[in-house]
Parts: sequence; C-alpha cells; structure tokens
Amino acid sequence: MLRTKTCGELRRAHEDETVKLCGWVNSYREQGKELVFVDLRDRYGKTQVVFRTDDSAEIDARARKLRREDVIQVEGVVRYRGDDLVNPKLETGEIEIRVSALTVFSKSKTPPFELEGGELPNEELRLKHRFFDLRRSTLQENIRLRHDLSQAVREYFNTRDFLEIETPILGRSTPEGARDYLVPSRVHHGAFYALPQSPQIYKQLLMVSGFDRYYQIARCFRDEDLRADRQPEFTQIDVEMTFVERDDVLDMIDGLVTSVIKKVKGIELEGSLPRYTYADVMERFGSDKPDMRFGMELIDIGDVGAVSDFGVFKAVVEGGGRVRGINAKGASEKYSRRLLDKDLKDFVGEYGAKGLAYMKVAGGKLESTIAKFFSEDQQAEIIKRMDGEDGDLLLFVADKPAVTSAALAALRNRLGKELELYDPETFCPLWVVDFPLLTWNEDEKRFDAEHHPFCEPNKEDVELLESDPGKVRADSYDLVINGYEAASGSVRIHDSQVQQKIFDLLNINEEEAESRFGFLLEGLRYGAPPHAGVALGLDRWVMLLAGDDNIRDVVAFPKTQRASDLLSGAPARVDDHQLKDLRIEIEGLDEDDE
RNA sequence: GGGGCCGUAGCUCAAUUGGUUAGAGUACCGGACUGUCGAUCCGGGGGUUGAGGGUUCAAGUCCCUUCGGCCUCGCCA
Repeated sequence: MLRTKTCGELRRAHEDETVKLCGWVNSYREQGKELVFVDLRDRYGKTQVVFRTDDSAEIDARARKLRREDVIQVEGVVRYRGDDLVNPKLETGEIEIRVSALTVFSKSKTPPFELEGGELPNEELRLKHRFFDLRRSTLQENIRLRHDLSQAVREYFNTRDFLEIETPILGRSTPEGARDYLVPSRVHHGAFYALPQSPQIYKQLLMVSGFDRYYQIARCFRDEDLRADRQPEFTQIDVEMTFVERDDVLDMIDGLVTSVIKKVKGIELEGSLPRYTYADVMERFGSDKPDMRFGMELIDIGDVGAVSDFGVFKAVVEGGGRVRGINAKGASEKYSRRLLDKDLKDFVGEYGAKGLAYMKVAGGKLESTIAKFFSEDQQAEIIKRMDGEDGDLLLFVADKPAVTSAALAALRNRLGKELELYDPETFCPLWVVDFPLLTWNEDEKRFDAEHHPFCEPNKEDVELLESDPGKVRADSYDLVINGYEAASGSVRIHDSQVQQKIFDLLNINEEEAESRFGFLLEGLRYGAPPHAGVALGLDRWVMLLAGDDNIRDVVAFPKTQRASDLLSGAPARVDDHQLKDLRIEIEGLDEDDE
C-alpha cells in the first residue's frame, strides 16, 4: 500500500500512529542545517512533514532537494506539534509527520505558474497547462461540486422510476437549430453523421416505445460562437415523461431543483418555484430570463413622452416605438456625467439603442438637460410612475419596442451588479411559461420555431394557427436562475398530423419533413402517447452553484472562444491517408495556413 | 461577420513626449539560519517586448499586416 492516510485527515487523535502519505510538494522551508519542512498536498488537504538531520542525514539531504510539485511518499510518525506551534490555517495544523522514509516518485519541472497567492495568470497559459491549473483548490472544488450535482440528480430520478438511457452520439443532421458538428462516414462516401445538439428526437421515440420516465446526463454539441456561459460541447440533464401535462413536469423539476440545491449547497428553497408568463416578464424586465434577485422593473412612460415637448420621445412614440425606463434607487450621485453620456450610452448602444436619457430626482423635481421639455405635471407623473424619490437616477430608452427591452434589460443587469442590489450568494429560480410558438423571420419571410419544431401549441390558441400564427402560445417553459436560462422544455406534439401542420408553418414541406424527420413522424403514427420533457444545462447549474460566471471553470477540459483545446491542440490537421479513406479533399488551404 | 480589451523575464506587472545597458515583486539557482508554515536574510542567472514588415538618427512606445486569449452584438430550434 502506497498510502495509509490522506493529507487531509490526520488530527491529534492520531498521535503516535505510523502512517504513509503520498502527495505533491506544495511548499518547502529549510530551517538551518537540522530541519526541513514540507507541506504535502493531495486532493484532501495539506499536511506538514518534517525532516531532521538527527533522524537520518541521508533522508535530510534528499529532502533538501525537494521542490514544488515533486511527487513523494513519506512514512513517519504523527506528532502533536506543541501548543505554540499549531497552525490554525491548516485542518491538519495540530500535527505533523516526523519522517522516517522518503520516496521520490517523480520530479517536477519548474511549474508554469504559482498555484496559490498572487493573481491568476492569463487564461491562455492556464488552458495550455490545464492538468496543472486543475490542481488549484477552486477548480478541484468545482469539479467535486459537479460530481455531487450529477449524483444528486441521478439519485432523485432513480428513486422515482426513471430509467437512464443512452442515445446515439453519431446521429443524423436535422434542419434548423444550431449548426451541426459533422462526422464523415468512411463506409458511406459523401455521407455524414451529426453530433447531437440534444437527444430530442430519440427521447421522444423512447416515449413512443413505452419507457415512460427517462433521463440522461447527455453530452450535446453545437457549432456556434461561444460566450462566457457557452461551450461547443456541454452537458444536459435530459428528461422526458409520458402521460403528463405541463404542470406535472414543472412539479417534478421543482422537486429536483429544491432537493439538489439542498443537497449540494444546504440551501432551502420554497417547494414550488414561482411561475411567470413570457408576456409578463418581457413587459416587466425586458427579458425572457430575468434576474429576480432584485427589482428595478421597466416602466413605460410613452404616453407622457408623447405629450411632452421632448421631440425625441414624441417622435419615437408616434413612430410606433416605446419609451421605457428604470429607476436606479439612490444612484443619482454614483454615475458621473461622463459615465452616463459615454459608457452607459455606448453600453445600451450595443443593443441597438440610439440614446440614453437620464434624469435625477431632486427636491421632488427632475434634474436633467432634458427636464425643461417636461411640464411640472408631466415631471410629477414620471416621478410617481417611476416611484422616484430624491437621489434616484431615472434612465430611459426610447426606441423600437424590442430595442427598449433588450437595452434596458442589459442595463438593469449591469446596474444591479454595480450597485450591489442583491446578495450574490442567493438563488432566485423561476419558471417562464407560455412562450410564443413561432417567431417571424423577416430575412427568410417565414416563421421559425421559438423553442423547437416538436413543441405543442397551447390548446386555447389552436384556432390562431390558421389566422394569426405569430400569436400562438406554446406549451413550453424555461427555468431561469439569476438571469441565466437553466432549463428549457415543452409538451411535445404526439399527433403526426399536428406535427405536419407545424412543419408546414415552418416552411418545411412534406417531402423534406419525411426525409429529415421521417423517423420521428413515423414513430408518432404508431400510437404515440402524450409526453413532455425538459433539459437542464448541467454546466450552467454547476457554474451558478459555484458562484462563478465562467463556464470553463466547471469543465475539466474546456475549449477557448474559438473552440480550440489549447491542451491537446484540437482541432488539428489529419493525415492525408485518413482524408483519402473518407474521400475528403481540402480546398483553399495555404501552406502556412495552420 | 461586427465592436471592445489584452499580449514585456517561468508568472504578475512597470518603463515620462519615440531617447542611457528594458526594471520590480515572485518563481528559479547558490549561500546563511535549530520550529518554520505566504518563512526570513544575502547573492546570482534569466528578455526574439506574441510574430512579420514599415517610418525614424533612434521603436516596448508610432503605422500596416498577422497570430493568440478574454468580453460582447449577431448567432446559439
């Protein structure tokens, strides 16, 4: 046995035991000719080991050659350090190991950066040495948290009659949705598999097969541009249930969310998560994934703007736009004029807003370069509607309705964070329901599925499918936490005729539908039960539970924004004979185009 | 595809208006130290300023091109 204990578990109660420990040299301190201290580290903690010339000059000499990150084994006796020598910063600080034998398993090159203390090096370097970065305690804890979450999820579903079923990774490319990652077939020349964007169709077919409660912790792939919270491959907790309605799924996931948050974070949430309609959150927060840890709702003052003397507001309202604003309570002195006129204006500009109007509330009136365009009554009405008090900063965007939503929602998130309007440790989950089924695609002059093409229309709106498809609500739902989409799902269509009708609206003709989705449509023709499901983004959940805002910190081997793996060098060129097997030729490559 | 920030010693950063031999902390190497624990003290080595080109008497600094990382809009059923 190479070790009898770990570096995190020894206490005074183990005094006088002989133990073997293995680990990495975290730090070393030579103290004169007689003494060497080494802090030995493994996944479980750190333990101080002490070498003395008295005990063995030979071991002491070798100990003096130890350097950071060398991997060693020590054998020795657990000693209480003495009342004045306890180190309260270490869990094992009461004791140390008096070493009687040392084995050096492996020497380390000088580490690429320092694991603790000081600032983190740039992420490029960390990713190149990911195996090393992963030794840092924060990343170790994140990976541990990820494991805990996966296990809690499995336990929850396993005790409720769900079966974990794997679905293919090599599948078929389907139209719409994200860009597929493709895998060429060697056997079928010119044909390609697609990696799954999600196991959607397979899980629906499993419902048709009678596996009425399914889940899977499934890897998914989408070849789209990345963000701080998006990786090209990511993990979904995929769930599907048969003979259920929307609320059955929501209740089941409420239970999952409250139980896993309790289990991995020890936080008690209300048993039933609040449910809002899409129309409601879009109006009040301008976003379908509002951060509900703070208020600052969007308020419409378009009617006041329309009758004021402020030309910008008037013109926007007359042109069918909206004037909406938010109230940054007590922030009138926190943003300089330069910040407001430049930084915040540019910030909302990223979302298409042409300007940002602001007014400060002081002495019951509005203070602003544009205040003169508003009568006393109009000012009073704005203050009242915005719930304004002296010291408040009111910010307005006048633009196309969608632009006011996007710009103010982003501004609200930014101000909420900058003004510290919430406790970053809290979790505020909510369901958003009744999404639109379809959204009009102006470029292609047709409807797109808002969620995906297998989503059941809300029964109350079925008539509208013919008359006004854009108004049809879907029987779909998103779970939102702290401003992130944390899960998404819907009741599925189980009638092949309804499914065909939706394909028609999406401008997918019968022939194309048969060719691309035929295997689903055919399944629906052989006795398909009502079913519904949801998928939770595991990576985002771990990120949120870790209090992080970077998804790479919760993935063991993540990819960069350009989807490369700096550790392995993927993606990379392949040998010509591999391409020849696949009958693939690469066009337009320069010699130096690596 | 668009916008923004960044790249100087192993690492984190500094370097006046374009001007002396590109510095500091830390890491690394050597030495001192009998209870250290972010050890301390003394000494030392270490630079293709991401790469390429240009302007200039002179470029880390200015210009062009390019590579890479991060944030973001579009995109992500």
